[in-house]
Amino acid sequence: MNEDTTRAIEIGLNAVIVSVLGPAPMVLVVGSGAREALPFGPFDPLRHRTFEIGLRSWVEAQTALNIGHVEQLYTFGDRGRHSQPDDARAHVVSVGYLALTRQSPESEEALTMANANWRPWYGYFPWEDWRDGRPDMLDAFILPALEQWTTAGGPGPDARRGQRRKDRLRLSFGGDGSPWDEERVLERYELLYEAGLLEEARRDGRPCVLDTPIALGHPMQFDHRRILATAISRLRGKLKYRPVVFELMPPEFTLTELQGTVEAISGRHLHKQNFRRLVETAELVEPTGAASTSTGGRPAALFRFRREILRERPAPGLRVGGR
Amino acid sequence: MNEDTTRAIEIGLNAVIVSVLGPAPMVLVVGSGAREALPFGPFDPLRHRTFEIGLRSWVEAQTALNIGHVEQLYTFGDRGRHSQPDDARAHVVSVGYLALTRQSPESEEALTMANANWRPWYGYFPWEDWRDGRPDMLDAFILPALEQWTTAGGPGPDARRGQRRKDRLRLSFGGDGSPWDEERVLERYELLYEAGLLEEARRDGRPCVLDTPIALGHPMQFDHRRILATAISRLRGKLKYRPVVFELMPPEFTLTELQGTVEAISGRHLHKQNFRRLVETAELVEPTGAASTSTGGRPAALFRFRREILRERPAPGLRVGGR
DNA sequence: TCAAAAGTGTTATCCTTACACCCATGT
DNA sequence: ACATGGGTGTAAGGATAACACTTTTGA
Repeated sequence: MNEDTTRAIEIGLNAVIVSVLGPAPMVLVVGSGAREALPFGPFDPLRHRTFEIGLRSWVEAQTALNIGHVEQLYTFGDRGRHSQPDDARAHVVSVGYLALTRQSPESEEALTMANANWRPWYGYFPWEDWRDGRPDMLDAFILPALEQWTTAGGPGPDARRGQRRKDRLRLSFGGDGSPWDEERVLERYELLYEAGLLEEARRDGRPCVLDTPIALGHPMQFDHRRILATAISRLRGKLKYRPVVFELMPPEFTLTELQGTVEAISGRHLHKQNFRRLVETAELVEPTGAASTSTGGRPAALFRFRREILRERPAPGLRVGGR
Repeated sequence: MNEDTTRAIEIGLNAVIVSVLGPAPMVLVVGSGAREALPFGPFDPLRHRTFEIGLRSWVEAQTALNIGHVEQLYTFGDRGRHSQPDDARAHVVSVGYLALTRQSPESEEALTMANANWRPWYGYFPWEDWRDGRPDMLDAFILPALEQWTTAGGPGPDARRGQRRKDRLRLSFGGDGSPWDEERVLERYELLYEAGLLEEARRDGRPCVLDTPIALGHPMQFDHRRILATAISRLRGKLKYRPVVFELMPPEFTLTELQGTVEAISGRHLHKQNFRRLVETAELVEPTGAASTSTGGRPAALFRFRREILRERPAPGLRVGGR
């Protein structure tokens, strides 16, 4: 129980690097087409004392991005599931990280050199964007296919399994009294994977419930879309109790821009007045005095993040409600 | 950015195995005295497909415990800080796990064989137990020593550092308008470590602010007390949105026993009526019909966990309030 | 003057917190 | 009868969610 013999394994760091551009939350990917993957870097314990230092080191060297908030997501040691069956990297353990940043013109060249690109994250998870209401694809494709998955096998010995699937479906995708919870991105992804509705599932040799297979959203290499799902879940949750949005904002911004960024991440439309009151009573921002050159209507007052709040309040986040 | 070269490292799994006995939350440790450590097991990717399977395998084999809920805490890759300076295991990455279980007479023998023992976790964190009110040691030793730490260096160039320390102190230990947040176990531990008030800090060669050094709480080997702090933080938080308490309860229990377990973990005293209403409106339990042979007063009704709730509600936890 | 976006005041509702009191049993 | 712990009803306060309306600019 206290022995020290362990087997040699390799450690890799996967980074979900997020920024928001206008209304689109973006993630940095390398490669293109069906070969898109999250940026990946080795961890060398001799050169870097901690994972986070190692991560910052190679990310900043290769992308010229200024990484703000960084947090560990999860460590994946899976063989088999969510990876190629005969994966040469089977003994690579990957530690997933979430990093928040802002796009800067200076980093453009470095990104091109590294064959890295910003991609809207809802390209990978189109069913997660509820800003313009419930996505049509849910009722048109996803839910029917998942219903079919819960009843596959029919009555008899498979009935209990079907009931469990129905329960999981209701909890993760809502309906039947259960609400849609925007934080359950990972659970929804895993359900879709198990039902064989994702390209990753087909690739891993899993059966599909449908006669004419559909592949939802843009796929990624290895289990990277799952790591991205983990990151979105975590970020959507964290928004509510830590002021992490500001890592994605420029130094000065209007309240509408701030709301737009929160909406981009949470995938929900927010109630304007309530959002403003929330920001105000939380004392998260202060006016700079200046106003933005209006983009159409009345000019908006500019605000900046009140860093002092970090020292004043215990959990300063934006517990955004609905609509 | 997409290269595959990684350095060979070893992976170990550290388990924080928790149970509650009467009013005492317990953690399983191996060794004794200043050499106490968390149970540790190697991860062999050839034998086990995932970390969790590997963990369950060696824990159940060696302790004969039935492990219920298991969750990954954090992956530590640190060299230096929080570990021996010339640590022979410098290239061991340890993945921390939290596991919940109940003590069973059958596992006693296996535990003895493995030199493992249940220890009350507040022995390692005496300042975290607020069930009988604010612990005296906070005002008697801890806060004065930490105040001194914030002013060490006096005015001048060290003043800004002192201000940052003051802010961290207020946020993690409360006071000055900030409340005590029982979930900030890890932050408090790290502050005490940095101030040199823990045996682990002395061992790592860190200076102490006090002339007569004090060492708070019982120490552990390596950075294991830090991992335990992570586990307590996580568990105290999780209690509020997932019905994990029941993993620590026998199949039938009284509401007072349930409250006692929640109090043991959260380290707070709870308001009886409100706790009961909370449990009732959350529909987390159902009466068995039987009553316990009273331990003094009126016999208490026995309840069991309503497993169905897992399928009914999205986030069935006990969002316990104060007092 | 009209479109477009900024910005505000007020109310209904629920959830949290706290109060104080009654009940059933063993000694 | 009384000590001990089990069990309950109800009201005050605060946070949340929703309502509709006014203001300032550019075209």
